[in-house]
Amino acid sequence: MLLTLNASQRMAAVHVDGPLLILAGAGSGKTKTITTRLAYLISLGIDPASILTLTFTNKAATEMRNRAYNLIDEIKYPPLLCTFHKFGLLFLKFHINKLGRKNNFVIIDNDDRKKILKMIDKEVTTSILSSEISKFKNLMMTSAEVKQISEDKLYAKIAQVYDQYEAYLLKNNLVDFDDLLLLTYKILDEHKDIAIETSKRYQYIMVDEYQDTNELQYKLLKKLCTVHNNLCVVGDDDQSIYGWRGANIKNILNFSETFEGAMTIKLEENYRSTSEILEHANNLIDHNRDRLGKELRSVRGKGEAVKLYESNDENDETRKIAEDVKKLLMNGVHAGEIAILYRVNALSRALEEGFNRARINYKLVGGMKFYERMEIKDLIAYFRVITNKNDNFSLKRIINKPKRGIGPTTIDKLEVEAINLKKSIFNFIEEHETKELANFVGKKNAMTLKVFMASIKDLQEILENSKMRFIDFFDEVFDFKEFYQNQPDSADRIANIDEFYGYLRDFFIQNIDMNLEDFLNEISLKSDQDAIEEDAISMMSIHASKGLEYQYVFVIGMEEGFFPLVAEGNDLEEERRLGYVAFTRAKDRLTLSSVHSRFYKGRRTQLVRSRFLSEAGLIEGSFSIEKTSAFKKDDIVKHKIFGMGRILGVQKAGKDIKLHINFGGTKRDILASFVEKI
DNA sequence: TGGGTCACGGTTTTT
DNA sequence: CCGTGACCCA
Repeated sequence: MLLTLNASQRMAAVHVDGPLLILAGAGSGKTKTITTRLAYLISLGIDPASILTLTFTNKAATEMRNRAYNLIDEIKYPPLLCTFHKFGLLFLKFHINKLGRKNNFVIIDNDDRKKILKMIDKEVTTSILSSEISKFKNLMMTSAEVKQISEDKLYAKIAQVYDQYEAYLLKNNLVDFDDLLLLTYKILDEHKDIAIETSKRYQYIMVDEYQDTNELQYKLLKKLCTVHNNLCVVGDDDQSIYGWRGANIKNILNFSETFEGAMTIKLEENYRSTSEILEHANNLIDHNRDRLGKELRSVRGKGEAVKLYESNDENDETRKIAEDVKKLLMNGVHAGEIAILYRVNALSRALEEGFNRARINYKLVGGMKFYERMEIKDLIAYFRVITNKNDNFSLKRIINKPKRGIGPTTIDKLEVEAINLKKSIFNFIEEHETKELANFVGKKNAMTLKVFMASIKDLQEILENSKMRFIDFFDEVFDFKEFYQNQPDSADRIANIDEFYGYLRDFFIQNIDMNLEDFLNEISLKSDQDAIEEDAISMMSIHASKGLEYQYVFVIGMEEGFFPLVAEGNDLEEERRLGYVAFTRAKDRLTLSSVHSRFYKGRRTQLVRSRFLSEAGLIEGSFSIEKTSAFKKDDIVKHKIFGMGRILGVQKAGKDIKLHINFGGTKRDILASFVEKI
């Protein structure tokens, strides 16, 4: 199995003990190397159960598992290969009692978290609260610590909401995604014996996409390495594009210092792209300061030159690309080998319209995930209530869905009374006669609630007798599909519901001894339906394209203000890494497209070509303020009110560009976005 | 309770 | 331009 590896890949694969950093450039056979290493360790007689491989996404975990299992003979206890979060979940199912909590906790997603935050506080924007709290959790800061570090009023407020939020989670035995890692770390930190035991259990640890790890994940890995130093990480500092979400590029940059005696192996041979493409990608990334330094070499030969498109506007741009795509398809190119990438999702709109007009089949990657859809979350909430009487959170979501006339006032009353009696809402309704309930919520509501309760209990009984009958009964009892029939997008939603029912049915068939609760656990960390392979070209953000490859790649929006979207400091370096990721997705042909103007946020903006084109050595020139603005001295411009004028000077004004303009004798300072070039 | 209107703000996204 | 959230009225 080592025979198919090149020298550096093989060196990495046969490294057994001690810390190892594999710096794997784009397309350098990263997955092949670590799956081979996994198989190699097993071939040495190392217990597979003592090898742990961690990834960020389910997709990566699945792919790696498939490839690794191809290399190893059937074994009884396969090595654990999962996402960080799944690992946390497995750990907490065993150990959360150390924090005085029960292991029937419910995992909430971002949406749920926002709902809770909204309930706690309505003044501060929930998305800010959500991301700040997540940031603090990943920095392992408690609300008290947040309060301390800043005098800022907003932060005092955030700290207070954070505090209440944590209390709410605890009270309802909820766990958010961050908790899966944070609580795991906490337990390992507070209980040395468990840390040692866990570290002993996983003697060999591998981490994929190490450049994307955050502070908490780093600390967690340190704990897992308590009794050994066998940590092998794979990553590419040049592909770190998640800094904005807490990824700490220093983790990979400083790996050799933090893990003493670490060996570094660079994989610089690229099997994916032609040297034409790689050369320009290398040129571009060379402009970054914070990097370990590596240079990809193509083994494929020169290939086609990188193509540049310059268009007047987005419609023009779309037309050119659509034409190219049509030609490729006519020449027999597989649609799955073509992708169009952009920095900002909003740019897909013009593309979609154009491709619809040109009747080219496409798929939009990213966007609303299956399990985030309202109807699916409703179903999950129902199932959670059916399996767990204590899940107030889910109960509140579905108690009036389909509408039963139970409004927020009634729900509030119920909750207050239930809390008073230290009971869940479900138990409260269950244990009181209709008459008693009526004292709190009125006769009509009391009856409705009793009927609802009885239906849930019926379903619990049916579930115990026949899992297969349960699904049909469920929909019948609650008229669930019927409810969505009268809502907007009904066809889509019903199709989703059917798919979900089908998925559950399939789960029951495949796993005869598992129940509904197991199913809920299984899907709690899944975000996307395993991509249905469609024969269509792909459109997606550059972020979404990481890890993928296509023969033909188009990158649109190569303009200042779109790509790079931000043009300063560390952020610019991350933009450049994004550029590097985008370019290196292409195997055979890379086409970069820019426009003179784009319609965005309700107005048309004049644009200049991206500096990345010159940095990559594709066009002449360097960067100056005049170049970022599309306007220069002596240009004639038109203003809606002031009419025609001549530019006397160009100046930077924060994010915008200020122009000094002479309108027939009257000189004015106008922001560039308010005038048009003639 | 729900529908209708208005103001506002608008990278990137996985678990 | 277009989606979301707040607010008001029937």
